[in-house]
Amino acid sequence: MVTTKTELRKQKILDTATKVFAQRGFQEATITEIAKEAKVSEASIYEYFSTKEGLLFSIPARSSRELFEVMAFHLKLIRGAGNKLRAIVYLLMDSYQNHPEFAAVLMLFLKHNKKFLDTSGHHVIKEGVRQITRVIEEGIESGEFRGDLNPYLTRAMVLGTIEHLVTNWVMTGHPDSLIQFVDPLIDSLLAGIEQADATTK
Amino acid sequence: MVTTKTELRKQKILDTATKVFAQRGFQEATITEIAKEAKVSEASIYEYFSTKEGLLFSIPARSSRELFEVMAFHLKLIRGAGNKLRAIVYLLMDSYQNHPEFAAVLMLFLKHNKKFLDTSGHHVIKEGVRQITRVIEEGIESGEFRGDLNPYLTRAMVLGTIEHLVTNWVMTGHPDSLIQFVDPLIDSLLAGIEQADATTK
Amino acid sequence: MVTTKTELRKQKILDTATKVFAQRGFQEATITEIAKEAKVSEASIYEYFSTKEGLLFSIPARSSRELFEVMAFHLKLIRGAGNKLRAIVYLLMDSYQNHPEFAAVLMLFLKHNKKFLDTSGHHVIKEGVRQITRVIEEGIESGEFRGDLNPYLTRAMVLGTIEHLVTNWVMTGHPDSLIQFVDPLIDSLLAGIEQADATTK
Amino acid sequence: MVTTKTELRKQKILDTATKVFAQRGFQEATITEIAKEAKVSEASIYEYFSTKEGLLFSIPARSSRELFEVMAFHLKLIRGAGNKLRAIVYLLMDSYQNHPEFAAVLMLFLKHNKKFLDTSGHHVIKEGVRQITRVIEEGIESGEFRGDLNPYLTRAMVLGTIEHLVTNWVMTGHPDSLIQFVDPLIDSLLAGIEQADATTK
DNA sequence: AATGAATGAGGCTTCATTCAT
DNA sequence: TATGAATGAAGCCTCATTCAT
Repeated sequence: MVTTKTELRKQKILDTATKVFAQRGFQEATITEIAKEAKVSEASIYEYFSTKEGLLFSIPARSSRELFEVMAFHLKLIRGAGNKLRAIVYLLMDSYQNHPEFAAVLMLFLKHNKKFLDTSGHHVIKEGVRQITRVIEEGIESGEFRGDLNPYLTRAMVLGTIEHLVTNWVMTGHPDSLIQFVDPLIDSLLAGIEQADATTK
Repeated sequence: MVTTKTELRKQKILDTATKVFAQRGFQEATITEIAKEAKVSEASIYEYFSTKEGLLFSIPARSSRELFEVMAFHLKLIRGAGNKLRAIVYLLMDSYQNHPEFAAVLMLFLKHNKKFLDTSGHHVIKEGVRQITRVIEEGIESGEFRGDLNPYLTRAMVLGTIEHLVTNWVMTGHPDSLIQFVDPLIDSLLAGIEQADATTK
Repeated sequence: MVTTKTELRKQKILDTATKVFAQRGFQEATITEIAKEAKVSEASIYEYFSTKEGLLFSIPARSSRELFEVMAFHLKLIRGAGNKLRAIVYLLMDSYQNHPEFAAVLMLFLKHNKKFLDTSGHHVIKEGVRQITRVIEEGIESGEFRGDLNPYLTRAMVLGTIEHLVTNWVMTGHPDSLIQFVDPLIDSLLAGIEQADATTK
Repeated sequence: MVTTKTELRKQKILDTATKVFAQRGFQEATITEIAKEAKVSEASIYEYFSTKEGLLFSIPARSSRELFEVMAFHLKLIRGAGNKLRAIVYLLMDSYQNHPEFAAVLMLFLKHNKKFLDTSGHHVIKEGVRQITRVIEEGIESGEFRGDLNPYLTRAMVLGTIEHLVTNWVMTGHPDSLIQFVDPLIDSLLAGIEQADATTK
């Protein structure tokens, strides 16, 4: 992990942008504002990022990659699709909880943005999401999950619920903990998708 | 249902705005464009709506009220929390499927907008969502649903999954049917939240 | 003095306009505002006045004519240019004091407006001002005033001082009486400000 | 007197604005027009001035400060309140005569503008006017002026007359000299307009 | 004679972005 | 590489004014 001076400047800009976007909204935030807060000239921002939107789209790449690397690592250690799913939910919720500004940018300005779909930042996320799909498919194949499950739909349940909870959480100024939802959420999810006669985790 | 000339004009503007916002995005769309498409002067738009954002926020009021009225009507006719939940999911998905542009505006530009929260349009939606909560609480009280369910979390599962599916659907240009997901979705949901020994719906 | 219904409407509009212009400023005031306050439709205002500026320019005609008629009447009764000048100053100040909103419109929006110069309303004022010039010229001819006086300049002193005082008065929300200045003002005008026995300037 | 490039640009804009406002009127003038004439982009104007009205209000600061500095300097050199008053009148009239466009902006668009009162530009003027008051008070104290003079009223006579003359001058396209009025004006102010031996009213 | 509803016309203002240094 | 200064481009919005009723 080489961190040249340049690399540090870039990351400083990204972090500041995350913060400013989260606080003020993407449209409402201005480059001037970000530059001032990051103690960098406006022109410097354009040294690193092609446009304001490009800056926004660059925000998730790094944290997402790191998150999904950790996720991949954990999934290797865990046995059982149910347990893996619990780990996934936990890791995601924990990550959002610890990076509320990043969560806000992701939930409020990136998901729902069609242009983001064609972005390398989105590619990283898609890759990560594939891990979830794979766990679900494994669960179905192994018989741990119901055989008639639609993997896409099941993943939608997992991600949709998380997104809904996190979005509410960031929009209301995150008054209470996200983590508290992990266990009951997993319970409901698994009860719904596991084989009725499964001996369970 | 009195529909004065004025009322018709207003609705025409709302419908056009929905369409233009859905196609071009809120920021990208211009008042000029909407005015031209609605065959109305720009100034006329401002006769009815105070600002471009005000116009956006006025879009859901009517359709949402109608949808939730229909929902309330149906829920009265149906017995059983599980069956009611199926009706809810069906009505929502069916409505989005039949009004893809409205669905797009709602999913991409309204939910996730903090300012929308203070809006009368959002109030209508909040009222409607309360119906869902009530059904879940009824199910828990009647013993049809598991007693340890968290109603907020359960509602988050229902709405989150729907939102996720609909958002994907509008962002990808809605290639296939939404309705197809209703039954498997309800199956998974109910299997997860119903009492294990419930004799079923 | 025929006052048809129409004439009453017109006067109502003029009075309301005077009030609104005085309170909010000419540019800041809107026709809508005046119409609402006068309990008249916007279109009705345009029945009587060609434009917003035309409305403004129509304000002084009547009151000015009345004021200068009174002035002419009084001047006939009074002997001596000095006494006449006192009457003039008194009448003007008294009139402004009793019609502060009219005074505001006159001082803030009419004088200093080049377009107003070509107006019949301004014509009335010009006629009235001529009376003042005539009194000054009479005073010079009769030997009551200094023979080397420049009548234009002298009139400028009288009017300029009054305008300055009234302008200050309307701009500060007219806290105190205008009339108090009449006597000292006349004294200074007639006698000058230096000590009679001063050996020099 | 440091004059950076930026400072020059700013002054260029102010000078152009003065000219354009004087020729076309404040409302009638457009930012586009000023920008074009000053060979500067519209956006550049907003780099230096927050709003069109802010631009207007910024016009008098510098020239007024300079004028009042010169005035203060002269007043120190001159003995006698009467002579000082003559100097004041001369300096003001001379300054307006030499800067007719500035005079127009000041007389037609700034004095009489309530919002201008809260401005730093107006503050400078208020400070300057205080010098005049002081001279009058000195004259009274020293016995050179009548002991019963009201200083505020006397100042109003001086300023009011000047303002009236200058306003007329700018509104009529300044056909003739302003300076010609200085001596007779001062004479009348100091000596009054009645014959010294008049038997009086 | 009176009006409510509709609009034409255009100005101010804002930023993302660039460029000369 | 870094920046302060400059601007191009365009959109929102406001009203005075008109017109059909």
